[in-house]
Amino acid sequence: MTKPTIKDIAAKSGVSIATVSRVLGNKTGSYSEKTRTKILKIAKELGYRKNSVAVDLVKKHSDVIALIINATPTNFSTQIIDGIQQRADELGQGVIILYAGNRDHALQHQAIITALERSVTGILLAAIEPDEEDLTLLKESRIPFCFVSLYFGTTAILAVSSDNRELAYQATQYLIDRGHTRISLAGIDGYHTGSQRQAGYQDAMAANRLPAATVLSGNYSYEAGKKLLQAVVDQGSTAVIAASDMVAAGLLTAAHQQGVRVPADLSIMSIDGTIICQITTPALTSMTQDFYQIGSQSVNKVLGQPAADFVSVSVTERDSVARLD
Amino acid sequence: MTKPTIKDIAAKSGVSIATVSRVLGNKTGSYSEKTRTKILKIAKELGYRKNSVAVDLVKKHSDVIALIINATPTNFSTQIIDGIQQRADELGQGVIILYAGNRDHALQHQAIITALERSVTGILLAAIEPDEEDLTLLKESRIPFCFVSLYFGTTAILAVSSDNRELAYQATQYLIDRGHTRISLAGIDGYHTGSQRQAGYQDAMAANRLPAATVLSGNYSYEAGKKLLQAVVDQGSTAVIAASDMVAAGLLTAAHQQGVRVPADLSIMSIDGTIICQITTPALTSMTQDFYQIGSQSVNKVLGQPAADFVSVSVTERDSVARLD
DNA sequence: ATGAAAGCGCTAACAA
DNA sequence: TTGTTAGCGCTTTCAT
Repeated sequence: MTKPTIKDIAAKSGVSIATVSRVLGNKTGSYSEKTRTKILKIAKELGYRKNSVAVDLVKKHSDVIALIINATPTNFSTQIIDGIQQRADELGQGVIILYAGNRDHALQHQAIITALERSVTGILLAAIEPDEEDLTLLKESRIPFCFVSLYFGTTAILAVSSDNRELAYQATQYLIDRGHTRISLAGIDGYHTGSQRQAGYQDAMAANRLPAATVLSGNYSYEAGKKLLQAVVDQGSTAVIAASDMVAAGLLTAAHQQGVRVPADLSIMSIDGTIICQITTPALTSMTQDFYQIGSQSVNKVLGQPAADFVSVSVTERDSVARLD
Repeated sequence: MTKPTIKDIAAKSGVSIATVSRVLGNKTGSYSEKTRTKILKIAKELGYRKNSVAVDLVKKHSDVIALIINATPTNFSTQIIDGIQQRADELGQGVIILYAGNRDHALQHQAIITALERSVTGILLAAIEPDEEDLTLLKESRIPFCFVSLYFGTTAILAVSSDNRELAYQATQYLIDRGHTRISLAGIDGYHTGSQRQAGYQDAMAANRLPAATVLSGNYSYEAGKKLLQAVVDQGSTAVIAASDMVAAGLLTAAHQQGVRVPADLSIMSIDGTIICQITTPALTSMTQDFYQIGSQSVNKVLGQPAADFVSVSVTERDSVARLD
């Protein structure tokens, strides 16, 4: 037997499909209690299930927001997703997640197109650095989109994130306040987030009349961290700001292997503050981002509700930063 | 201006919508090169984008598979998703991910319904323990579904996973081969995966004429691990098998805090083998699962292609297990 | 190679 | 309160 439709229900209950549609769609007041009961009963008997595709077509819109993510942010994506899902639910929207691989541009592009073709209410892009083509595609669609955990330096493009410049500034100042003067920054790339953090770091150093070290670039990964420890040591720093928890973890692993004691020989300040910080030995002191808030605010924003541009960060003291006196 | 449709293209190019549809759908041989060029040009000018919702409605099916995940498997989900995405792509299927929260039954149920209503090609459920209602729902739909990283002990329900009994057996035997006789098992629950692992552990102990300890149950999380260390110590064990990398990490943190040396005082054998194992100090020896394979095989299976039921595991030696001599 | 027309499953006027 | 009807944007016979 084929999947039952409202037509089948209508036939079996002797009413028109319009009436069935009304009952199933809860158009209160437009049907009698008697027909309602009858229709619901028959629908259940038949194992009826609404065809959302047909509904979306006629309504010309979905009550679904699309979230595009990539592999990189493994650690924090759960919190972002939680925030998004929760808030979307409150606002009566479903969420479908589209996976863009490991910063794979083809997949990323494909994901955007998929979202566009499905007439979603809005598109959220988590930790995605779009290329020009993607951005044009997005702008030309009539669908609102919002970047999550990424800020373009302009309010022309909707986005919700931590204030990366401020975040890095605070991290640097925190280290300086504890007596560090030679501080490295490791693991960031040259895109928006990376260059904002670089600016914050450099500004803080300058404000304290300290020389900024050459930024050690990387892709926010564990491997990048491992690879960069030597460079940090070579810079003669007593402290390093890691671009992410994963970079911090990599730095730490390499430090263990090379006999560099943390924090006695080298202090590490991580950025993100996910559970990774608790797992390592020593636990990692971090600039902690509020990913849940970032997620839920971005839903507000993409749906046109009042929302914050920046979500506040805070330092979480653990055991990877030493006081130099 | 409203979103352009094939009707607009047809009007502007002086052909019928049928022809436009043929060109856009690549129905080779059913149109002349000349019209093709013209239509493509106009489509581009208009910024035309196909309405997949309409296509799905008329074709009555989606070329999309739905993947339902929950928050728990944060660490390994990326690999599973990679495997799924990759294989689905090869088979011409898109993937949409539906998030079921943290083992949130309402959300889980909702996710299944969403998938069902969108006439997807197949449904994949990653590390989801369904309740009776969910299972009935799934069975009554005509949509193929497959559990990922979960095995029911029967081939009646499609599933791809590691052989959990065998995995736990090997973990136990590995420890026994290194001289351990008092071994704990910590962090599993009583559902399918948990009880299969428990059986493997108990069988291995019995086969070696060793007494199995009472299983220390938990929910596979970092917190569970932290909480269970004391119990492991109380059991007087020299080794513990952790239900997951996160449990192992929790055990390790608590061990550090309580002055229990790993592996000198206590050996830890983890299950999963994700990057978490490399991050901790000492690095965690693990039973490593091939999550990528689990993902890609599950796509094969749900699409009716030949596929494995079980994907092989292997032990990855790191630094958390001591040899007792 | 192209067009006319039917219809996918549903909602939303408009009538009655 | 209910039925009739006209689509939503597209694909697919069936003609031509």
